Amino acid sequence: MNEVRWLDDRELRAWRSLQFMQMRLEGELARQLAADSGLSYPDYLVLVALTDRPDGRMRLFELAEALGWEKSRVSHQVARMANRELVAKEKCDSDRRGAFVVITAHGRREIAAAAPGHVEAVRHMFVDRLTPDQLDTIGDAAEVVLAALGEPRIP
Amino acid sequence: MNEVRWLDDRELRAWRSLQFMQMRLEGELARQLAADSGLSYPDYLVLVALTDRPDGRMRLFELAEALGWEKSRVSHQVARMANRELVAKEKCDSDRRGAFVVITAHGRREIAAAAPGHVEAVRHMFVDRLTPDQLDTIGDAAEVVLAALGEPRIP
DNA sequence: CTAATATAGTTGACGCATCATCTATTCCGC
DNA sequence: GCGGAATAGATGATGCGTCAACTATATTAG
Repeated sequence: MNEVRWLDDRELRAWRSLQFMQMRLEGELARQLAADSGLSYPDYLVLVALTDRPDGRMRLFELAEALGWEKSRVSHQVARMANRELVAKEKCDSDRRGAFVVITAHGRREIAAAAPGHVEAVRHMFVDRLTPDQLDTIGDAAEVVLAALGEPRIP
Repeated sequence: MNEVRWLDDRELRAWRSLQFMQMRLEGELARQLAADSGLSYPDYLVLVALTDRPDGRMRLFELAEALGWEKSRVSHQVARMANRELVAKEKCDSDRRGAFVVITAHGRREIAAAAPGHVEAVRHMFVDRLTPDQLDTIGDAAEVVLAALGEPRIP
């Protein structure tokens, strides 16, 4: 049984400040969305994914993959959104286990109204605060970490 | 009313990959903690904050400040943890509105058992994947963003 | 073809996080 | 001192997210 390699100052600062930043950003974005529209942040992400498709329609498992969510989370979220008529569910003929989610006209109006304010907030709080080099380093680092997460443990 | 300045590729990649990474990391860390101990990630953070104090005791509002949580979140979390005897609540004599949270012996055993595995996971998934330069850039960027969040809107 | 297995999605329970609201106490200006 | 404002914390409702268990359909091995 080995010694624990605790984090040094540099490591701790990077880790803690990143965690803290992320918590604050998500909180502010959620608050801004709730104030300026009737959408939660998860609602927003689902509608963005759907509007990326020409027909505004996706299978639930595609949505799960696109957002990196668990299937059960998608199911619950879509059910809540369907109750509010932001999306509709449709049966799938080619695979009778499956279902489609389709954005409704109401959903399109909501996302169109919410998007500018959201992007502005992301700019104001995050993107415009950093240099292009910082943005690239962050993109690189995140992709490295994500690639490593795909690997099995014990490399 | 101005045009919306949408995000370009660099900005979108940094923002999306960071969001995605954070979601995956938090999920994995929570899963690892739940598997290797009886603690949730919020439990863990509270116990870490308490063990930073020599007497393992904090006012609720201090905990809120240290963790960047809302007071109501702290109140709910501490109540759940007190039910499980990870912490205890004590009245405060000098300010009769207030209360202390104190880590219990059981809480100390749990955090001592959970910490090595958690740190190991943070290393394996995040810290050890990045160069010192990347860690510094991330630390700098996060601090810039956090400082900006403190400012009032409309700069 | 059939049996085992894998995949798509649902459901209920539970912990987590926020909001709005509430009580109790302390602080501060006058 | 006193009255209003700020602060500490609790509480209930609601949406969010995970897990475990479940149904139903599709795929694949033999």
